[in-house]
Amino acid sequence: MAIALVDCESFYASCERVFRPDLKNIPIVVLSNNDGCVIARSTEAKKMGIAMGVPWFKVKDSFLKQKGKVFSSNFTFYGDMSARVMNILEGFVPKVEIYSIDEAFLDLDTLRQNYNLYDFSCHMRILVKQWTGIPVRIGIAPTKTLSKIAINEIKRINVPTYVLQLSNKDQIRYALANTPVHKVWGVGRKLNEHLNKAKINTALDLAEVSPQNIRRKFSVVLERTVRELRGERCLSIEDDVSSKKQIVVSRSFGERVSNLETLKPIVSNFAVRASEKLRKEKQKCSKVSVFVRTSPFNKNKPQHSDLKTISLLTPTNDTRDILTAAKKALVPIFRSGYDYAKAGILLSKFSNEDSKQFSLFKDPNEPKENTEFMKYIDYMNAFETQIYFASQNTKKWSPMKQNMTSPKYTTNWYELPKVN
DNA sequence: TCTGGGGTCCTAGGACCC
DNA sequence: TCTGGGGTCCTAGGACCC
Repeated sequence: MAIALVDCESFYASCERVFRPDLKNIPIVVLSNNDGCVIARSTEAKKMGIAMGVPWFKVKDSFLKQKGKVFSSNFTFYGDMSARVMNILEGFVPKVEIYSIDEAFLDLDTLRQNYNLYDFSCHMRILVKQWTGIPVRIGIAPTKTLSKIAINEIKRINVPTYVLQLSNKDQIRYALANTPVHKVWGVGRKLNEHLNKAKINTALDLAEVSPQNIRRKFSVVLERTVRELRGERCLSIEDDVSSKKQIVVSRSFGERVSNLETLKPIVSNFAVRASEKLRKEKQKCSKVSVFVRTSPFNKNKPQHSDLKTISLLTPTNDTRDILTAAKKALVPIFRSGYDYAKAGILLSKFSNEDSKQFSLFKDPNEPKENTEFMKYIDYMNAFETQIYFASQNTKKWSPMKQNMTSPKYTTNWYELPKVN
């Protein structure tokens, strides 16, 4: 019984390095939208003490002074590199759960019995590196939660170890004893506080509490974690790509927005983008929510945040319906006199695109949905946006700052790497 | 001056039913 | 004066994840 967790090392930073061999051994950080926070650091940058999620302006000067290299995020590129890595893994193991852009769980039970899992994983690691340039670590253990522990151990041991297998009780016990409880998968800030109060400080402490007690004092979620730490499999590998349950498009603004007329086209852009995603998922939604908020960091300015949800009479994925609903939700939550820093749209309550639910009370003035029409628009906009809705802001997608993006090396003809 | 974006799951409590 | 009990469904919000 074994699960492997494949984890790409400093994924975004490693991607940036693939086509820039000159950046070998150079500290790299990748920033969030608006170049706001540090969201990825190379090993060298971590050693410099750059924390995950730290605001860029706080570390900028010292990082650049030490010859660090900085990038704005280039998700098109990272997404493509991720797909390449996952593809290779799927070639090795029949059952793979792509858990995030840089992590995948592999069900090693689907392999032949006589495989040596450690050697097999080393082999996989070498080929992923050779074929994509991305370094990965692999943790092998009886459950998902323990495979996460294995990855943490690889990071903690801090000698060039890339594959770690936790198979017998002693190895597992040793690893658990070395893991602080807040590093356990599923234990966040709040739970950590409560657990510490109960004198549970390491993963081993947590594993030794009876699951029934944990369920009574905390929750079923944490009970599952405890069982998983004890080697009992509670979380299975989900390799069927189940459809999404909600779609969110939201952004912080590069400059604060304080009037409704500026905000409307921005929210319209979010709505258009969210509708595209929804059609790509082959789903329809019957709830459209819009939210706005000021900056929570700006303590001396008045704060406001609100969300409004519009329920639709019939499910839709027509951009025009969603635009109408978005406007209906935005107007009542907007208040003048506030400097808004972020807004977004959230689509939910999905149903299958093919099923039709008619409403007895459908407003005859509601725009008629027209799937063919939307298909043409999607087709024409596939390569580059050419058709806009009147309420959109066509100049800029959203008022966002981003100045240090690398080329889309692998997905755009005009940005392919050049060899001189 | 400057602080990300996109998800999932669970639970408590309200509305409603008989 | 005294005003039930048991159930379902939905939603908002919290906690967590990368």
